[in-house]
Amino acid sequence: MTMVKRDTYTPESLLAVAVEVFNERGYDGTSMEHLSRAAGISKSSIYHHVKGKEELLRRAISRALDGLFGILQEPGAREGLSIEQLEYVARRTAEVLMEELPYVTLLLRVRGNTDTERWAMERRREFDHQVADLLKRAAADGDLRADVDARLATRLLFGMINSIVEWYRPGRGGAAGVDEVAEAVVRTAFAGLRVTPLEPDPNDRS
Amino acid sequence: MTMVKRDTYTPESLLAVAVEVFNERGYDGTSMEHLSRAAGISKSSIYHHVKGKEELLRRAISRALDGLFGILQEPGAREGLSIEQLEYVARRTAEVLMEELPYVTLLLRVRGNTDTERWAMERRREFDHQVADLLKRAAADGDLRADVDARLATRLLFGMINSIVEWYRPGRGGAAGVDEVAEAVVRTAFAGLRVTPLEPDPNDRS
DNA sequence: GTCTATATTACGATAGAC
DNA sequence: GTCTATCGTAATATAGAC
Repeated sequence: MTMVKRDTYTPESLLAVAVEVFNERGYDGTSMEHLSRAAGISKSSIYHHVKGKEELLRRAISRALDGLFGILQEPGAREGLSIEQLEYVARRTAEVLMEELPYVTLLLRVRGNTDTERWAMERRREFDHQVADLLKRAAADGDLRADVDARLATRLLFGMINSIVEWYRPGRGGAAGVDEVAEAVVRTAFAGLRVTPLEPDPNDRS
Repeated sequence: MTMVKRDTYTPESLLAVAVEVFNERGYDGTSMEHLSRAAGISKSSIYHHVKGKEELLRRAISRALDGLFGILQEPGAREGLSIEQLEYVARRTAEVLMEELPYVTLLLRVRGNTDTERWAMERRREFDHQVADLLKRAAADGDLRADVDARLATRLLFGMINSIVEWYRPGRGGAAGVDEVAEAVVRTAFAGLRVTPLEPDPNDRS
């Protein structure tokens, strides 16, 4: 059972504050002093909850990676045609990115200066490779247009999806919601990538 | 006339070294010590050429912005149909991004912690706005699909283009060159965005 | 133009009282 | 759990010799 809201920090609630600051100032640009001011407690109090700055980064990135790898375990990513699996993974990646926005944002921005950052980059590459394999299978099925390289197409697809973190902000009244953005991404990307059935494509050479 | 290659640094040649390090470690993660090691001279020698770390950032970002705003002055961005201007700007942006890769990469990653960074972000927003206006005119002409919001489409288009900096590396033997990547980007993005003549679109509601 | 040496400040992290 | 005080290190930048 969760306890009633406390006026003191847990590692989790402190993490939420820290990740916001990390994303605003950059991880390297954020000092413990910045974190303490944002959290409203002293620097040394932070060390009571976490071992240091890098632990906050590791926890945040773990959460993002769990969300992303979880997608690959879902039925929609494992059943049906490869092209359908690929579309499913693309849509779900966009959704998870928006649902876990600050955590995934941080993951996408790490540079590789510490062990934690290098671990994050490696895990992220694993995810990318698994999606690239999915795209290759869809290409082998003949369900993707043949005039754009599969490797390049993967990069452009995920470049488009990942760029959502640069502008999407939740809870904006008039702006687009998660579903609308995810739908627009899949529609925009796949109408360009997919050869059937969205386009009759009279020039099909296969 | 340019002099023969010198064994000493100019602000320009030093800039090339610094930008590489900035992109590898992040601007905030790069110390003057890192720069001095990469350049092969001492810290204090760097201060002989530039006023400080931030001047290197400002010079690099200026170069990137000059390249981008230069596109908007080219005839292809000012003549013909709006949709053609938009395609032209998209292709040229991808090209400039690859030709000036390290400088544009740095521009796309600034966070806003210093005056220079905030200036960079503002100038970048100006560029984005001018392109967004172009896209709105193309939409008003009826040359873009109506089921994706113009603002959202701009973001996805440039998200895809900007993501090139995450993986493109020049001079790789087997990999794609500037022309091939730029062509793939335009093809992928616009086959999804454009409603004519690639798709008859039987559901057109206009 | 480049160097060594150093001033000065900021940072991550700890000690120990309450 | 939070605080003040502080340690040791690494950062930006300058002084002055060669």
